[in-house]
Amino acid sequence: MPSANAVLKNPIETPAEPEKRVRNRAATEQAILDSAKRLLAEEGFQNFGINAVARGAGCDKQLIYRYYGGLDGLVEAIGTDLGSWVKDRIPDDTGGMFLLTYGDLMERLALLFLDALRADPLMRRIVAWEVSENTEQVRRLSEARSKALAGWIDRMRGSLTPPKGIDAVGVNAMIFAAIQHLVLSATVSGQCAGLALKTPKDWEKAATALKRIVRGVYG
Amino acid sequence: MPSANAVLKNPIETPAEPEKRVRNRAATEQAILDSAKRLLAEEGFQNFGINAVARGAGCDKQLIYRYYGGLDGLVEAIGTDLGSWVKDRIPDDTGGMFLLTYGDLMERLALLFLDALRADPLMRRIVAWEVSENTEQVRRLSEARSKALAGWIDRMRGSLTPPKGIDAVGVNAMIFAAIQHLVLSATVSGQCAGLALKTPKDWEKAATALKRIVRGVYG
DNA sequence: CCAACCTGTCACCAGCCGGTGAATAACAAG
DNA sequence: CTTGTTATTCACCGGCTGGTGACAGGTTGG
Repeated sequence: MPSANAVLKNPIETPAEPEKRVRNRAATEQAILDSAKRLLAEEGFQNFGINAVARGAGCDKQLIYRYYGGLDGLVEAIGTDLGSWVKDRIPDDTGGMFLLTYGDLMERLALLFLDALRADPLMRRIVAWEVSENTEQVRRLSEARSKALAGWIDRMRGSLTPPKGIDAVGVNAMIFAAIQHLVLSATVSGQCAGLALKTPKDWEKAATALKRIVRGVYG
Repeated sequence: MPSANAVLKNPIETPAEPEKRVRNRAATEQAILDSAKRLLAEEGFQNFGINAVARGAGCDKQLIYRYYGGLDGLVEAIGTDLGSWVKDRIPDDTGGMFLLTYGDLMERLALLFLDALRADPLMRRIVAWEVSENTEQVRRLSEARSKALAGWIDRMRGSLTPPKGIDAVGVNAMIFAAIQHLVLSATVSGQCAGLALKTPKDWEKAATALKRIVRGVYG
């Protein structure tokens, strides 16, 4: 029965034209990286795996091992991108405002960060990942993210210094923590601790509350 | 070869005494529920599944289907427990303090919640789960949690009302969001946005910052 | 004693996962 | 045309997952 094999190989009908995939390593690497970012942003870290990334990139998973040394390397590559990612998404200037006081600065930083996080699914997923798992993968990603963020804040800070007698590190950690959890919770459930977060108006109220908190501390 | 079967059934040696498992449905149900809570608290929601729970409970997974109707029902049972869970872990009284102002109240609530969350791995995992996934399971769990929490706050509030002109819902959402993210981040990485959160002294600083924020808004 | 019921166990399924060794197809140089 | 290199795919493995049907073993009631 030599014909049986042939049937398995190609079941008559249209020759199927296997898409004439070009041989281009750089493009493939990019496709893999894009697939990984897209998958992570859209589906979250739960179903994030070698097989899914390969499927999304339309190539064999073997290539991920070859080009990135496995999922870990791929995640690291995502982390490397994160620096520029932040720079692209959050304005680096003062937006034409004069930031006279530390309070002015922190209010602006808080609002910018809030909007940036709301607009960036990938970053949100990474933040959620960070508080859910403690693997080497996540730790590296987390480090890259916090570094990028710290750099941004430092660039914006200029020569402004916090008021004396206030533990700015502690207070700012609280403020950024609040923003992150607020946005994550809103993304998942449309609300946070009883505060609705769906309409633009809802978000205005949140922004107002945020400003109130910043100003309450820094004046 | 009828002996081969017998060998597979019992390889001679000690009769092994299969532990004389008692037949007690109530106890088994409890064992399953305990296993589920323990597993969720210790391992997180990532590896939380029927097989793992059954292994932890030392029984067959079939019983989880029988008694709880599957994982969903089991999660729901955890949620049902959550009300009493909260009551057991967070003091319901004022701790002998007189809460004169709304600011007094919120400061106390914030600090109590911070400590309670720090001390409760299960609750932390649930919070992390809430911001990571949006399935029916998690939604129900989340609802149970927020209800228990809202009830607690309401009991503590008594007749105190927030100052006029302040959106207490918004501000409080921020405060509780900050606490939750701070504790989650600390649990995973020992820090949050550059603020170290390991030693008791670190946590004192965090508490001070938290108080400063609350007082900044509510006086 | 037998029958019905309840608790618990076991064996098995299909499906997906991460991971690996070998084959294949396109291209470049000789 | 041949040879070698590189990009890409394929076939397969063991292991784990959720899910189900059949069966064994006590317990109860007639």
